[in-house]
Amino acid sequence: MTTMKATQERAQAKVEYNAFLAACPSRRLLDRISDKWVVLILCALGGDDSPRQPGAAHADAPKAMRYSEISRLLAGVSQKMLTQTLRSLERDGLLTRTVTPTVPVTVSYELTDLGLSLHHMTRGLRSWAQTHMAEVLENRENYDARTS
Amino acid sequence: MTTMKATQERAQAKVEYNAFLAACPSRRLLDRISDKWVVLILCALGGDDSPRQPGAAHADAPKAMRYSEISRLLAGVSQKMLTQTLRSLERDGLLTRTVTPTVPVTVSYELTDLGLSLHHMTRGLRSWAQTHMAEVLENRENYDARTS
DNA sequence: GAGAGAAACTTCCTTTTAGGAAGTAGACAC
DNA sequence: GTGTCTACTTCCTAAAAGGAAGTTTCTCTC
Repeated sequence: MTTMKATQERAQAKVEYNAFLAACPSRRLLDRISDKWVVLILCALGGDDSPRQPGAAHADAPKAMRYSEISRLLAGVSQKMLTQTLRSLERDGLLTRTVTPTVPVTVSYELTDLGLSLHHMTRGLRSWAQTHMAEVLENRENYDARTS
Repeated sequence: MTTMKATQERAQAKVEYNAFLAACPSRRLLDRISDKWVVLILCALGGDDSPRQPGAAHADAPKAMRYSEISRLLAGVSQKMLTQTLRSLERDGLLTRTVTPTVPVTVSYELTDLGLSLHHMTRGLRSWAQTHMAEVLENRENYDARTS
């Protein structure tokens, strides 16, 4: 009972915010992009999985990949999540899904121009992670040592 | 029983991958970065919350913010998640947490240089979202119309 | 001096989400 | 006709997120 007013204000703010959120799709789109499987799939389809020097000029091959190829490359992903994420990316127009009726059906995925433009951003994230990883790990150790 | 071998291979691959994953912190770091609250907090502390023209030269003010300010700005976040995310960002050395023993204790958060460098990347994501939002929404509508 | 109030958290409980394992289709190879 | 392949779907359990209330320590009011 002590924080009645504060709680009420918080609830009020939430209602206002929810309305704002519903009206602000860019926030929601940002939520969708900030998903680890989305970023990893974009990296995979963008075509650089081996650690490469950032800044080096290399072709951004928007290579098409099969379902099983992606699955193998991002081996940590469950089939369910992979399918789910690929579908939502297709829905958003970031990649195309092509079914070839071969012996066992073949499905290939390829980045669209839109997907490729996003890939450029996520590739920045990726190279940031590679560049600053050591620093972050050191910070973590220091922090843990301080607080243990 | 039909997919015994395939399942075994998958399990095998998973074991190998998990070892790889444990040994490859950049993948894990990428997972951490690809978190919606991380991105939003970085945007907040970077100091541009109003929609601004991307590309316009404006100061990247790494302004310090209080807990309650951030909470208000990202009103959708629960207090628990905010505290949790801020702690982990502090642990990673992306921001500093300063406690000032005023009347009710005041805690302020500020991006470090490392955090600021990541902020530049996430700001790119943000502006991408704002730029291409309309296109994505259109794609979604088309997709839903096609598959309904 | 009893009570309210404020900031920044915790704690507890519920709901949503992700992950893992197994099942499905349909054509072919043996 | 049993096994195998790809690209899924379904089901169930485990982990994470969300919401609401409680906690602490001080100070100001009446």
